[in-house]
Formats: sequence, structure tokens, C-alpha cells
Amino acid sequence: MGISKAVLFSEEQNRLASIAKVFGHPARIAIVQYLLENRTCIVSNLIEELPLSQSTISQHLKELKNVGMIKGEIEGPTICYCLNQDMIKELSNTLNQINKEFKGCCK
Amino acid sequence: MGISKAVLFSEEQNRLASIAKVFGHPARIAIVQYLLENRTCIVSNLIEELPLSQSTISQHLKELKNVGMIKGEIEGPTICYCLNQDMIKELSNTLNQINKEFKGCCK
DNA sequence: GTATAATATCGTAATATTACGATAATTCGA
DNA sequence: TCGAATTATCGTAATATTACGATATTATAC
Repeated sequence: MGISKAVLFSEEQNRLASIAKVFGHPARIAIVQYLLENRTCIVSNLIEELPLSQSTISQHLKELKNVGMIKGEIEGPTICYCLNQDMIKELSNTLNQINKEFKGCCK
Repeated sequence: MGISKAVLFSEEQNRLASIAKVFGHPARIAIVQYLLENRTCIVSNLIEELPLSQSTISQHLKELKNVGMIKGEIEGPTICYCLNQDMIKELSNTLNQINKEFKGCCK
């Protein structure tokens, strides 16, 4: 964000923005889709699936983890990542609410 | 996006990412909130409301417009922007669907 | 302990975004 | 047509993101 103006906006606005931002890259969308479709969400599988290097994928996972969209559980030598269903639910509710309340404008 | 890898992902993944990305900045969240709360969505009001310059706000509006999140109607010398309800609805449906189908993992 | 496999972090180059002021374009009214 | 008001675009400096290879860390098996 260029010269940073985050301070000028509310907590809520910054939080929503950072949640949205984490979905704002096709690789992270692909990761989320993968987590939705597969119950065994081991990173090494993801590495085979995506056209990106291991380190890049690890970076994307970190960003998803930072905003709380995924959680990782150590399983032996591997780590199993999982979507945070609460967050999905929260987003879903927020959008439902907006959709319900929006009355249109410019009429 | 650093060295661009957009080609390596699907149309759908890129589309979802660009929709999400447009929400990925607190100023654009603020703009969307403003459009939700006010039926007269004239840019000059937005300029008074947000702690950003006119040109910066215009740029943010352009990005929202580019992905189709808002539409602008010329009204005399001003332009009235409006949220695209279809898009909100689509997003809401997508998240509902995900929320409904997700079964969890790492168990 | 050491070796191996899996994942994370570091350094850094390429690219993209953000923000602003200056300027241009558009529209209306005088 | 001119001027004022409104919005968009341009140029560009500051900052952030993305991607990679190299290296470090972590966990298990031996």
C-alpha cells in the first residue's frame, strides 16, 4: 500500500481489507479450492498441484495463516492445513447481510 | 503480482482473485460502506468523507468499476456511483455454497 | 547422534500498488 | 463562448507484493 494510510481507516475496515486481500491472488484461491476439495491437505501435495515453487507456496500459506483463514496442524514430519470454517461462515454472513440490506441507489 | 503468473491459473481463479483484490484495501472498503449507507453516492461527498486526495479516490473508484463492483451514472456535472447488486449477490451465493459444502479436514 | 523428508525463512530482483499534485476533460449556467 | 465545478488521467516517488533459489528449521527413522 504505497505510502501507508492504514492508520486513517477503522479497525474494521482494515480487518475486512486484509481478509479480502488474502483472497486477492489466484494462487491463494487455488490453495483454498484445494483445501475445499481435499481432506488431506498436506503441503507436498499442494506443491505438486500448483505451478509455483515450494518457497512461494509456503509464503502464500503463511499469508492465509496470518489472517486466520487456515490453520496448520503438525502431523509427523508433515503439516496439515485446514480452512477455518468460522471465518468462512463469518464472511458468508457478512455478505448475506449486505445483500439483504442493500436497497440500490441512483434512482 | 511480481513476475506475473496469472496465465498459470484458471480464468475462474483469476476472476475470483481480482474481485477479492478490489476489496483488499481499506479505502475501497470505506467506499463500498459509503455506497451501502448512502443513496446519493456523489463522488464529491466521498472526497469530503475519506482522508485521501481526490485523485487517489478517483483511482480507487476506477478499480472498483473495472471489476464491475460499481457502476457510474452521469448526472449533470457529477457522477453517481452505485454498487452492482448482482455481483454482491453472486459473492454471497458463492460463500454460502462454500460454507454449506465444506466438511472440514485434518481429523 | 545422523540422514532424510517436509516445510519455513532469507535475500533479492522483478513487478504492482498506492498516493499525490498537476493537468486534462466534461458539464452546466451565465 | 467562458468560467466554475466536478471528475478523470498523467507522471512519478514511495512502498508492497511476488517469485525464486539458497539455506535453515523441524520431525522422524535409523
